Amino acid sequence: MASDSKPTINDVARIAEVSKKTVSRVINKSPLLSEKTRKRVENVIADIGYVPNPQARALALRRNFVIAAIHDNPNAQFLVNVQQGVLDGLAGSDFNLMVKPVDRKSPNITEDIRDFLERQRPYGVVLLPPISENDEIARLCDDLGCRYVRMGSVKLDEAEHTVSSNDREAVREAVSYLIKKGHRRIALIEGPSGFTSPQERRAGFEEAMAAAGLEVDEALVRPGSYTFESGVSAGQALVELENRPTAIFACNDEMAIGAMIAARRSGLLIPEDVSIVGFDDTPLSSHVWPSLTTVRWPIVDMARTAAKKLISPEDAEANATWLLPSALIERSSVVPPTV
Amino acid sequence: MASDSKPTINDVARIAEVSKKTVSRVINKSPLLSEKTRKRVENVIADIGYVPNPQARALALRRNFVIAAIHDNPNAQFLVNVQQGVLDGLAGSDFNLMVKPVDRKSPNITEDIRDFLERQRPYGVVLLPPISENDEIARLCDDLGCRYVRMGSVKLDEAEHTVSSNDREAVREAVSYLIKKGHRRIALIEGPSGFTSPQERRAGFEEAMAAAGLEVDEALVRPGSYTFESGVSAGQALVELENRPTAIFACNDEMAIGAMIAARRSGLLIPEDVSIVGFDDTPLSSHVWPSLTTVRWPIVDMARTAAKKLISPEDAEANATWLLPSALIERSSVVPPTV
DNA sequence: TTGTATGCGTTATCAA
DNA sequence: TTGATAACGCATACAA
Repeated sequence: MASDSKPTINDVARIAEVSKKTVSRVINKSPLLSEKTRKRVENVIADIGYVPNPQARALALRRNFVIAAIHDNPNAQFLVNVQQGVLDGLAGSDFNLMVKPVDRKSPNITEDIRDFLERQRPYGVVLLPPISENDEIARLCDDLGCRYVRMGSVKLDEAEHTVSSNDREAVREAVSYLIKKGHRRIALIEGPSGFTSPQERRAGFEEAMAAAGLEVDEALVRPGSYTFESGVSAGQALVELENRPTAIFACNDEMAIGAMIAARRSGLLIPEDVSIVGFDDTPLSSHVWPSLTTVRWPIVDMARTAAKKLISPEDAEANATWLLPSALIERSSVVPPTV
Repeated sequence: MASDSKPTINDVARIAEVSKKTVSRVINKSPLLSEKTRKRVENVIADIGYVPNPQARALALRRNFVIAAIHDNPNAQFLVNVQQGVLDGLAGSDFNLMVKPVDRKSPNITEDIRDFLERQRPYGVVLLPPISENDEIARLCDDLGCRYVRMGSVKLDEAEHTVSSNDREAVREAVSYLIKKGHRRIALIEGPSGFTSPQERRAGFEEAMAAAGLEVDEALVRPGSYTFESGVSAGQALVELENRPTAIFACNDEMAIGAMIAARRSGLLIPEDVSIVGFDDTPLSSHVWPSLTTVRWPIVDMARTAAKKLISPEDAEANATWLLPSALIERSSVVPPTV
């Protein structure tokens, strides 16, 4: 019996009177083993409570059982959804999840990530938006021999390295829904510039308007930064307009709720005076009053798929599917215009 | 130059014409080394881009550079705050953060955690509430030789293994504040039973009432489960009372905001008709309208302290401090009663 | 100040 | 079907 430290493969081998390699074969379920020895070894393993040392395994196999999520995204619900999705995808495997936040504003983001990758050597990483849009970082992963999958709102890479939603189409659908309800003066609160998802969402907005033969009134397009506060400002500016919009599409839920608050502060009723649609389907959207009609972003599914791509590269199906569908969730923040 | 795999300590030793051990000394900043050899080795390291293999290090040192956060808490903002705090505490070290959610309702939670601990062998774990209150799991960590720190609302363990807030005192202060504003009929929306934090918060409520010579009216005490929905139900029940309260203290922000919504649905104005106080100081609390007066729970600080305890057991100061202060954040949801 | 030999716990090679 | 022996890449004890 070992003194006080954990039993090792040697202990098992000695007690079972076989070689280390045979024990190793049992652990790794090698097919070429007599049933008798297997049983004997398995009994010893159970007896002394042997568990293979993961660090030694990692060294010998030259691979870790760690998947890392790298992000520069401050949104809590988004992060937790991604984590849940990745863990779902990892369930049943030996892999675990590591989280690595990086500072978007830092000039040496790339060096920071390189450091992390070299120091930790995860088996694979999933890159969360918006940092997933950074090609340099994807190349870095490649150079370091680290598998990666990029999450985004468009196809950012080869199918093997991509999971994405189709934000443009989803927004087109949402805005068409507003138009079908009778809205003509529809405002847009944009996301931060420089990233893909806001661009795609704006494009979807424009496509829906164009398809209905409606002009996009630039006075009704306001900048935003995906934050609640920016939604308040944009919303306030919009409702103070002489010819104010009858509906607002905000590029995410936080801003939509900000706009809701701003409208109410100005004495407007929602949805009677202004209809509002968001994007994300965060829990918050069903918690506000009135509950928010929004686009469900399939973030958990995306993350699950990403994880599966990383750990089972032989799974052709997982590697082929890179697009996950969005859906419009109808709640109570939209009614036909009353004016 | 190595073929295509990463350079190892052997490559460095060969090129620098020293022994492996000397390279090892350079890496680990051993003081007994001639400046000349150190420089030479450092140059080679920089030249060929050598980075020590973390798995080999882990094996030789018999310790991983991984800290795990184990939780059964579904609240996104809470989780992200803890993660941020832990990462803060880990900053500058070689440690990284792994996340391990477990299913509270699962009967074999202990086995699940044991599996994780044995398979991953993290250097240490921080146990998040409410699972941190489970003594069996703390003992399990001990048995497996894994350092641990438990986060909670009271001192759950020896100082070395604890970081905690003082919920009771914080709530006492918050409710005293309501009393000082002139409120007498103060309602309480409780948290889920069976956990410590709701118990402590309720105790704080009762202490404040008692200190002011006020009776606790059981009709004004409503159960809740820390969810938005439970806040709505409780709030609704309270405002429909014939003799409704002039103020509500909810054991967390989500329920406070639920109660706010419920009150408004019943046509009441906030804070004019009902003052509301929450607990947590989530971002949400400053985003609702009116903004929510609440108790700031020092969760980031707690997590940072927990991480420091884990990775620097020699740091006497970190190990001694186990209590982090809360603070009342005054916003707009409280005014003196108008009735 | 530096080097040699050995250990850490596993898997891989190749022969038996 | 099994086993002896050598990796894997780094650290430590003990010499020199």
